[in-house]
Formats: sequence, structure tokens, C-alpha cells
Amino acid sequence: MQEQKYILKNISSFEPKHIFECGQCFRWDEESDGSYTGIVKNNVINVKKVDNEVIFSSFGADNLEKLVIDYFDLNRNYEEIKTSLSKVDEYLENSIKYGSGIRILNQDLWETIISFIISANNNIPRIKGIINRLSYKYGNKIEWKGKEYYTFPTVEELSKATVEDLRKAGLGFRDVRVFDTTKKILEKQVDLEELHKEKDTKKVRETLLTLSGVGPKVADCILLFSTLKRFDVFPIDVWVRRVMNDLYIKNEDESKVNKKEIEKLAKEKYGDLEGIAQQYLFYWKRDTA
DNA sequence: ATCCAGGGCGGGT
DNA sequence: ACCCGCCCTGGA
Repeated sequence: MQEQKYILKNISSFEPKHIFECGQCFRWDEESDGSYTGIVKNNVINVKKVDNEVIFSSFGADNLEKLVIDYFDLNRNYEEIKTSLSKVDEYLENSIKYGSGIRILNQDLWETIISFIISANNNIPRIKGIINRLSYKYGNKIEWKGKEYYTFPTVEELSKATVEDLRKAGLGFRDVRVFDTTKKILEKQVDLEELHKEKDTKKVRETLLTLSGVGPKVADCILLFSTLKRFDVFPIDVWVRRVMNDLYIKNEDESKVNKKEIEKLAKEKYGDLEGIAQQYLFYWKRDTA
């Protein structure tokens, strides 16, 4: 364990608030100075943007520079993506301006699966609370600057939890889902390493859907926000349904908008970048609501 | 108090 | 294929 610092200068398309509050992650919290602190693998990382510099400070075992480049997907050209998507229409162009510093993270697949199973019919404060309690109980403690942080439990660590333990941690009806999925992954009935090797997004999605608690929306979130990193998916939650209805479909009752219609529309308009388009639209709609 | 929050499941048509 | 009621929890 060691303290490290890494500074990015003149980086474009990197705004901590946009990245950490666009709904893709649950383990980052804002500090009083506006920076964000989160847990990535076995590291605690603080991200602070000052003018045109992003300062990363960490305490952990991994090489910070390598970790940051990988986790924040720094080798991807977001300027190019934004230029391309901005040409679609003025709605998307405006939402891209609003969330111009969004980057889609490469989050650990296992952690992303469990986190989004917990997210079902839940709200963000509760989701974060549950994940913190699971990490506190089954993860490992890291102490840094007088504060305690806990790593997200590994498959083996979480497999020690019984259904009752999970219920006590506040998971509610998601307890059995997390328990069953953990067991299935532990026993490699679904092999996460193998899943990374499959190129066909549809096949990966089919496999994810065999996991308890993983339906269409959760599967798409896992595909988009984890190291699987697929942009040809379009997670449809209440906010995305709302924004797509408001902008294009204009049905009087947004709850009756057909998912298939939204999927078709997204594919037509945004093509293979529909996943990233979804993030700009989601962040804009929810943040200005 | 009732409702809802970043859905999924199981049992109906 | 669609549709619907139900599922824990806690904050408004």
C-alpha cells in the first residue's frame, strides 16, 4: 500500500461531476472541496479538477497511472464521439453540451453486475447505502488520512453471505437474486473471464440475462458501464423513457411508450454509439428535471 | 398516509 | 409476445 499522485494536464472531456453523477457508478462521493473520492479495486482514489488539470491521489496497491488510464478510459477519443453524435440533431447536441465532461467508466464486471441487480426499483441513496454495507461487512478495510474505506467484496467474499445476511443488509426482495447470482458466478456456471472474450454483444447479453435479477435494463447497464464496454446497447429506465418520449415520440402517457419503439428509434438515430448518447440524454434530463 | 425510486419475476392472456 | 400485480425499504 502506498500513496501516489498522478496529474493530467489539458485533458478535454473530463468533468468529475459529470462522470460520477451520470448514473453509472455508486461508490464515488463528493467532498467538501468539490473533489470526489471513490474505491476502485483495492485503491481509494481522490479526483480533483483545478482549472485545466485533473489531480488523482490514491492509496492502494495498484499503479495509479495505469489504473486511471484504464478505469477512466482515457485512450478513447471523446471529442470525436461528441462531434459525431452532435450531428444527429439539436436535442442530442444540447445534451452533449450539458454533460460535455462525461466519460463511461471501465468498472469491474462482477461489481457492476451486483450493483445493478441492487439498483432494481430502488433509489440512488439506498443503492449506495446497501453497497457500502456489503463492502463494510464482506470487503477489506483501507485506512487513508484517518478515514476508513472498504473494498467491494470479491465473489468468494460475498459468497459467505446467506440470504438472511443480505436481507439484513437492506437488500429487500433483491436478496435471493444477489445470492443466486453470486453462487452461479462462484461456480462458474457463468464465467466472467470467458464473457469478456465473446465478441457478439447479443450473445453476451443472453448470458447476462440468465443471471437472477438481471433483466433487459440491468443487462444493458452492465454491458455499458463495465469492462465489457459495449456502446451498442440502450438501457431504458424511467428517465430515458421520459426523455425519448418528450423529444421524439410525444405520447400523452409516457408510461405507455413501447420499449421496442424506443430501441428502434435509438438505433436509427444514434447507431453504434447509442449507449453513449443515452448517457448524455439521461444526465441532461435528470439533472434539469 | 400513500406513493415512489434508475426493474425483474412469475403467472396470467 | 404483451400485460399485470407483486416484491423490501425508507424518505418525502
